[in-house]
Amino acid sequence: MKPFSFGKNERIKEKKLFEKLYTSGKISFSSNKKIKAVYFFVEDSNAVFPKVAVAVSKKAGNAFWRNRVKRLLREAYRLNKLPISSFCKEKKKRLFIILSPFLFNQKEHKTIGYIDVVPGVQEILSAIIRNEDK
RNA sequence: CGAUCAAGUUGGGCAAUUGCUCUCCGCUAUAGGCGGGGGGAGGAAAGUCCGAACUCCACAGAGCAAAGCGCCGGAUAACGUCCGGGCAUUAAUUUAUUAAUGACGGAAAGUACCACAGAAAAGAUACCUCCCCGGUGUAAAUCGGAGAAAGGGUGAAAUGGCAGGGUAAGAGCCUACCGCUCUAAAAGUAAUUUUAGAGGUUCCUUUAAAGGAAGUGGCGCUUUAGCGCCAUCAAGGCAAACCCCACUUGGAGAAAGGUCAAAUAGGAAAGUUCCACGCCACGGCGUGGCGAGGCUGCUCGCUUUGAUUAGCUUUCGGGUAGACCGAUCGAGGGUUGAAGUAAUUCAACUCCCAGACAAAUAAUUGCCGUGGCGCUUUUGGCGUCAUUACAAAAUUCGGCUUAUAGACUUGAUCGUCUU
RNA sequence: CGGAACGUAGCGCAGCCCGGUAGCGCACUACCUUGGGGUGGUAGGGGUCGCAGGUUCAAAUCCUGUCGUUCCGA
Repeated sequence: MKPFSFGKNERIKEKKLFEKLYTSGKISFSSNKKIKAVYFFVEDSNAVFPKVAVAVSKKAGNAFWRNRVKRLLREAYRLNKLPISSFCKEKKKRLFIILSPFLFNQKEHKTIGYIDVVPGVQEILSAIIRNEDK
């Protein structure tokens, strides 16, 4: 596995998994309330890498803006996933995450860049590790 | 030269690293794996407003309903689109041209509506007024009768306009010009245009957009004179009110539709009910072996039992999850030539150019280009800042509509400077 | 991807079909009633009818375009 890849088997694609996450997952926010994450852990010694999805509400903006947010969130995860994947490897757990923007829409942030997103994602990923480690 | 507005064109390029997606080749050997080559958003991909392709369902034929469309001709697979022509409106000036815009058939087929004001809002009218006759009165005026609708007034709109004649006052009552209708000829495929000709009378009846008589004009018959037929100027607006006429349209949509098909439940069919042999009235019965249970510490032995509105096995059909197809080579793009005023069409050569499905085009950086500002300042060079708008395929095409930074082109308006 | 409805006063709605006056309830303001408040009564203010264009003498109403909101279909 390459260190910065983000292929199809690292994403959540099954509808049932989404339902399970939204009904029984834990929720955490970044400190500026811009980004929300829904996640839970499963004991599994075979598949060690986490699975991630990105979801944007239809009310946040138009199609162009939503696509842009999804790409930036994916990029942020891709470049910052090393600590969390190694954590999963140690604990022999499988992690599922859904990343979403929260209190973050097109009207207030018409043009957004990579820098607007990265700190929130880093913060959330480290928070997930901290909470599970306790 | 600058600013603003409107319309149109364009919607930066090359490279590196890390990633994503499709595809081809190779390796591993079947998994969303590894390596290499190649492709990878737009002018609107948007809104989903029209028209088609494609798919399934329905369908003898005709009509009605409903919806849409509407000057004429052409283009097209088709269109509410495009091109050309006509007409109308508006603007500008050159006053007959240019530009822009136009849901641009029918209001003498019928029904409805037209607030307020006004006599009257559409077959019937008369407030002020004009005029004549008669009565009263010195007169002003007023009453009764008859005529008129020119002028005033109301209104968005008042029953063709305008000028002259005419008259008691008026009136297409008469005349000229304009308008309108009809007929004929010419130009044009047609819409339409041009030219020529004709058409404005009086009276009567009557719940009345009618009818009759006379007159005038034309045509035909015929015998000078008559007979017959046709015409003899109003029709307010509104059809983006109902409607009439002409034309078009079967319905649903890729969540269309097709192929393969797990598990569970249910449906249909066949086989089987521990095995072998024998008997049989075909339901079973007997003997031996086999499995399971019981008696027992174990073996032998004895004994019970081997399920029938059911179970098991196999097959079939429908079909869910899921997978695959539909799916990207097409009314396709580019270049050149030909036809046509043009939309567009034809021919030759050439190219292959996204195909996902919780949904791929991203992040970071460099150079060039472009634009602004400053310095230097003839071409130019240097520094610095920005590289930004709108907005991302989802079956595919043809249009329409709307959104758009900067640059470029054209036009209009305003301002400044020079001549 | 396909389909439907709604935008009118601070809030909730009527008026639109069939065009001429924008109205109702709550809220708001003033006054009366009360010793004061509430209740009750009287009077009043407040609306570019989402936006733009068109038809018409006249548009919230008819037509076209556009913006926004909400809902439905696996």
